[in-house]
Amino acid sequence: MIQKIIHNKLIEAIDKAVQNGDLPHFEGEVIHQVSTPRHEAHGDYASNVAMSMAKAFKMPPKKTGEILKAILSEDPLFSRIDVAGPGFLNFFISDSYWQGHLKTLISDGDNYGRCDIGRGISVLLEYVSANPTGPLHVGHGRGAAIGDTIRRLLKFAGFDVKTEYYINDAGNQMKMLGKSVLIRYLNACGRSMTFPDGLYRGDYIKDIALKAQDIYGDKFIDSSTDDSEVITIFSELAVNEILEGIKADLKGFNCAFDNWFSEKKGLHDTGFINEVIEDMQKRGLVYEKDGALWFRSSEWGDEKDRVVRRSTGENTYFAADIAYHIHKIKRGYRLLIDIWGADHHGYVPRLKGALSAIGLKADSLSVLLVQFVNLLEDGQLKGMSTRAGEFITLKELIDDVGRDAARFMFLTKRSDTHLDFDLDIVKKQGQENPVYYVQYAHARLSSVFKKARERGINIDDISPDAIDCSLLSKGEEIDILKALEAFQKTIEGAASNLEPHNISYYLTDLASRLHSYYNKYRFLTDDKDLSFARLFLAKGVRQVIKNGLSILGVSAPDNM
RNA sequence: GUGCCUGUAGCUCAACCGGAUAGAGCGUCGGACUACGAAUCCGAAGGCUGGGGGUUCAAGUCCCUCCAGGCACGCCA
Repeated sequence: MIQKIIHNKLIEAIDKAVQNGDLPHFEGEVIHQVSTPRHEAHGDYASNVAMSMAKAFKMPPKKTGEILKAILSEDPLFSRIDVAGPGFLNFFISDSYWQGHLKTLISDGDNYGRCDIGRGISVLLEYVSANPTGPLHVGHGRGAAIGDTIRRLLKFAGFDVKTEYYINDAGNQMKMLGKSVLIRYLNACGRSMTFPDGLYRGDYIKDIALKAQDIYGDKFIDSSTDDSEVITIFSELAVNEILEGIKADLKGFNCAFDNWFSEKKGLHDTGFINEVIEDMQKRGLVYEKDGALWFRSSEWGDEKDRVVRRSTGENTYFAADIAYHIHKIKRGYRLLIDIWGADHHGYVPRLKGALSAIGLKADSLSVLLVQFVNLLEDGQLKGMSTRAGEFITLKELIDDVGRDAARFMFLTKRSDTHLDFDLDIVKKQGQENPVYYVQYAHARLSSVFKKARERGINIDDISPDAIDCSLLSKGEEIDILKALEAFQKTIEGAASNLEPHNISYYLTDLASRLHSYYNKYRFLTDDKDLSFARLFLAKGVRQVIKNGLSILGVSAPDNM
């Protein structure tokens, strides 16, 4: 990557200057950044080394800059170096570097942009994990798109990633779910029942009730709505039905999961939660008060202490959550990433506190909070309450706007900002959605290659050695080559900061350069060598768009 | 009341962990198809980065303080 090359050359130049006596000996590391300036006049890259090291060198930044410039100017990598502004070193890279990089890109192909910042570290990425009490809605879709993209991104960046869905199939909500279905079932059997507040009243409950009727006939027609055994039967049926739907929806949204972890089977039935609580007792991390067991979370960064076992003897959800994360670590994962709805943000300090208390490193868990989606229709805010049954499901959304458009839409915003998803705009102006803009660039290039083949040129049959990339010397061509090189940095940045939206922005920018170029120049010209070179450039662009879209889980069509 | 997130062009959002003159898309206005796909391109207008203070060579970015919106504050899950 070019930034690293510049960095290394700068370090060498400083060493050389110190040896020459032009710069004084100094203690410590060279601290600086190689950044890309906003303005072209400031070069391709800039370093602030002369300013950040001004104290160490005991020298005005401009003077340091001139010394380093004199040394580095001999290097053919740079076509020009300026000392500018308060002391920036502005580097202008020779065209030949960019032109040469295109061949690297093409030979890397689908692997172009891969890096190894993950160094094979095992990561467990948990995402969606919506309660199995109803179908996934639009809000879950955002978490799903972000989570799955992070999965692809981290794999691309060298992490060993597994994904998991945590099924909250224990606790009070299961009773409520079972009861909701039971009442609808009794209704369907002809008994007139009132439907109490607080239960799940969506239409999908009625569908499950009909299914129950298919299976059991009127076997439970005389059941009381307080019969816990019957409620359990109905809740298990409901969870299975709902979970099947969730799995199908996620698959249809291109989201892959390696494991579906049942809270009930994995933590409760095995007694693992109790083991964890006992362990915490042994370590003196919990105490008894008012008949309940409290974790000393206030000593670990939380506002106050929290109950892990109620006076009734039941474990809290918090206890299950602690146990679950310990379970993940025990399975051998070094890094845990959770993607949560932002409404759970209050849980982050207490869960991290619990893990620290047990002796895990604080940074072994990172929680990515995804803010709510405001769904707008006819300019009106639509509610998304599962309980009230008023929501647009993820499936409906995908059927409406398409998988690619929905995913891309979710991935154009930073996850911690509120997102307005205006159905009217996405539906009506579907063709102006940025995803089409990027996909169109891909399809257009595929079309160019098809045209070229009709004229007897198959770019894949031509050896890269036969292509003279120095013919790509127009300003727009160099700019595109630079953008292609920057893909690597984009991937690294997006992966290390867990910010997949940067890839969407990058792709939109690259597509924009391509479209602009396309309208101004021709790939197929009368000059054979020039045509080859430009087709090679086109091939590079198409490859990067394809690689980028593939990380977003969006298709790269050859025609549309 | 306490804590967390957010506040950037008319709207939706960027800005590479502090860099130089804050950028895109949509929308508005005006242009470009007898040549590789007009789902495209070119141009114009649009800003005291919510207000005020501070930190330093340098602040949309860090600190303090107000203002506004969202969310969370249970022996619920």
